[in-house]
Amino acid sequence: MPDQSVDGRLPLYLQLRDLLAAQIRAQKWQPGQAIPSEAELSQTHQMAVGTVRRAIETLIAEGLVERTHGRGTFVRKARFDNSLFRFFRFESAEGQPLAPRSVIVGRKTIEAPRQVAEALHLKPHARVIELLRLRTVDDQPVLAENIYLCAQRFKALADKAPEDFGDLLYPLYERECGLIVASARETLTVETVTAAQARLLGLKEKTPVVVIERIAFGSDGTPLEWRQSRGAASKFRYSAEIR
Amino acid sequence: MPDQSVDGRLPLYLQLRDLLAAQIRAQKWQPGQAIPSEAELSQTHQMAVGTVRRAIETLIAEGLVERTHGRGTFVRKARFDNSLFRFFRFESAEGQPLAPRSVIVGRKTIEAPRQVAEALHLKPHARVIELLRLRTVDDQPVLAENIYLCAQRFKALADKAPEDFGDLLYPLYERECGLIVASARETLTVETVTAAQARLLGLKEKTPVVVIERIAFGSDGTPLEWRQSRGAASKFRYSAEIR
DNA sequence: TAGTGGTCTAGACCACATG
DNA sequence: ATGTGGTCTAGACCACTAT
Repeated sequence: MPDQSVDGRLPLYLQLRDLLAAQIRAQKWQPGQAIPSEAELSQTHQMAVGTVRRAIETLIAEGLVERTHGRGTFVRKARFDNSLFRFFRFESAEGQPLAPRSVIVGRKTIEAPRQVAEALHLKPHARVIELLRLRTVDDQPVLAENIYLCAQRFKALADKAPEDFGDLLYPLYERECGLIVASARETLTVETVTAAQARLLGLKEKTPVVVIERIAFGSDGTPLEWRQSRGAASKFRYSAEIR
Repeated sequence: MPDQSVDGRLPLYLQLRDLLAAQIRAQKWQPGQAIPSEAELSQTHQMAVGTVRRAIETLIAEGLVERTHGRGTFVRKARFDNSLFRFFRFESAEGQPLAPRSVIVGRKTIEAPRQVAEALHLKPHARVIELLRLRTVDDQPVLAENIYLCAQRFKALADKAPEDFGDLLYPLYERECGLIVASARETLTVETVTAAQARLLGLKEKTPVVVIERIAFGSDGTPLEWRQSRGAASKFRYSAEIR
């Protein structure tokens, strides 16, 4: 009986890619665990190892697995919470990167604003948890964040004490709600800071801030979290290669 | 006699990649022209077609060539002048992208500022051409640019009438100076506009602007041009995927 | 030493683009 | 019809990691 979720008209290596991707999303192997070896997969799926290799190379390009030469092929852990900081430069005088800390400064359950409902694919009046969070480096406030989560899916967070959330939210989502953030899309813009945010960040009024708007997606592609992060534009730096 | 510029200790496919990359940089084939077919390369270099494929796939990943199924493998044309506008959103009310126009508003030959000399790998007191350029969309000024070029290499531009430069500089560099821009590195920051720039761009003083600092490299990797472009931060928008 | 991925070969056959 | 790249096979041998 042919496997569901796999299109038989596709090339073999893509069929295997889709199958493995589905199994990874279904948590058949935990992040960090090894998937079967090339030889094993070529046997169980009745295809040449070269074809298996190609499927796995595709998965690597998509960031789902990692390979190490004599060791094996492993499901990649999604751990990119700090990647936000690639847009800002926060380092000690010696150029050492500094570890950011987080404090939750507000939490309430509200009706989803239109923009949030759209981004999270929620019904117009669905309820969401709003978190206000301040991120600090070296005890200096550097980023103010507004975070929105579907109240239904994240109801474990409505009760838990915010002091126990820790510095990183994505591990918390996984621990408390069983939701794993696998990818995200960010959009950067610039605006001038509001009075409330200026107070939080210790900035003068009308200072320009960079706004990073992020939608975080689960491993099945559903939007889980919407957040806006604001930081002083003077601290902002981003580099890109083009060709 | 073994080929220079290729390391015999590397895997075969990487040796071929290096060889082809060197030949492309040396303009053995013009941009847009086809390189030899897989079969031909496998014959002339005495290796299996699978190995040739792998070399070419690497070149594709690096952006040096493009392939189309039944047609062949072609040297990629570097035509990314407009890519600067990927950081800004300039479109008509209907969402149509608008074609930018350029005006050279200043040109002089000066001693290279320290930062420019460093970026272009010039001696501390080398002379450079400084161009001031205004880019407009729909007759509205949107970007003010300071452009620096090594006076020696670009001396054809010191005399030519700036009205004849046209809207795009990189084709001009190629036509007048035989220099081809193949890649670039950009760094984005935010600052408040100076009085002179505010006048040029039609902005109020102290408006926040996004600064795009670009070093453009030739096909052999030498830095050719250094430029700073400034545009109103309110028009700035940039998106990125992360995982 | 056993098991893994990394390189390489020498084919076959298919799908696409062009004259 | 010809020539191109795209898929797939079934091996061989090498290099790295672990025990």
